Amino acid sequence: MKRLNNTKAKQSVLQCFEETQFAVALSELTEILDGKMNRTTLYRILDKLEEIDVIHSIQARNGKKYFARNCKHNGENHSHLHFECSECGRIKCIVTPVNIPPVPNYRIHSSRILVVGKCDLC
Amino acid sequence: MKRLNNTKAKQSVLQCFEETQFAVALSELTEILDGKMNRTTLYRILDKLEEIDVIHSIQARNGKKYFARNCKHNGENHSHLHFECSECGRIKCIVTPVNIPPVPNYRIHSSRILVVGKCDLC
DNA sequence: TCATATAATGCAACCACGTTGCAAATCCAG
DNA sequence: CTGGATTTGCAACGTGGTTGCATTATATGA
Repeated sequence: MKRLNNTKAKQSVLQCFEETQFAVALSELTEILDGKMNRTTLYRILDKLEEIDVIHSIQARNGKKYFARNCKHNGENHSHLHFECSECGRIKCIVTPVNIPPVPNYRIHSSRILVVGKCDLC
Repeated sequence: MKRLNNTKAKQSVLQCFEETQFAVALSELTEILDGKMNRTTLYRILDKLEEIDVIHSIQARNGKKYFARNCKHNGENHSHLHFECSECGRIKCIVTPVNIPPVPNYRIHSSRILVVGKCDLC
């Protein structure tokens, strides 16, 4: 049967999300974890954590990938959006209901929303 | 002063958008234009066309970049969203009003919406 | 028409991100 | 403890993207 070990490497990755309320850039992760693990391992762990819904990923406008822990109240499809501050570049999850208009002839399963603007700190 | 020449290379790139109602993947562009121009040139042309609002780019869920011509009725900020079909993978612009809820303490300038589902052809 | 400044292109080199195959290490259950 | 599954490291490769520099093309004024 399939096992899923809770290794030191996974712990190290998860720790990176503890100290911030913002999404963490891949470049930050590679920098923080440099020396602690191989980059292939990092990619594999990120994939797995996303697969089992512990984290999710966001693409900023510039195409850079960010990661954030999922909400605790994980009744899944928590309607939420991502806010990217054009001043400081930080990205944050905002839990709020979003109303996507129906599109004729198209069946909608999910949506990804990136909102750009100015955050409360800037 | 700054000039903007309308070269053969730009024409070739723009032609790639003529025959389809869908967004065109970067990989398609490089394939179609292979031999016609250097890839550096392609990237520069795409940048420029986006800069002068002739095209815009979209990131699919897998991070791949797609490009699409802008609407004719270019009164700018045409409220629209992008639809990605999870069956065929094609991406299409949908012109429709979208209502983004206000976020307390955040000033919203623009938004990018990727909707995933099943398209009319699938 | 011609010269010249500016824009466009090609090319080589480089970087970040991501994947794959394989070998070595680690871990867990019986 | 030991065998089998999981995890990790490493090397190699591929795509996407950028930069500096040399070359070519183009528009415009003389």
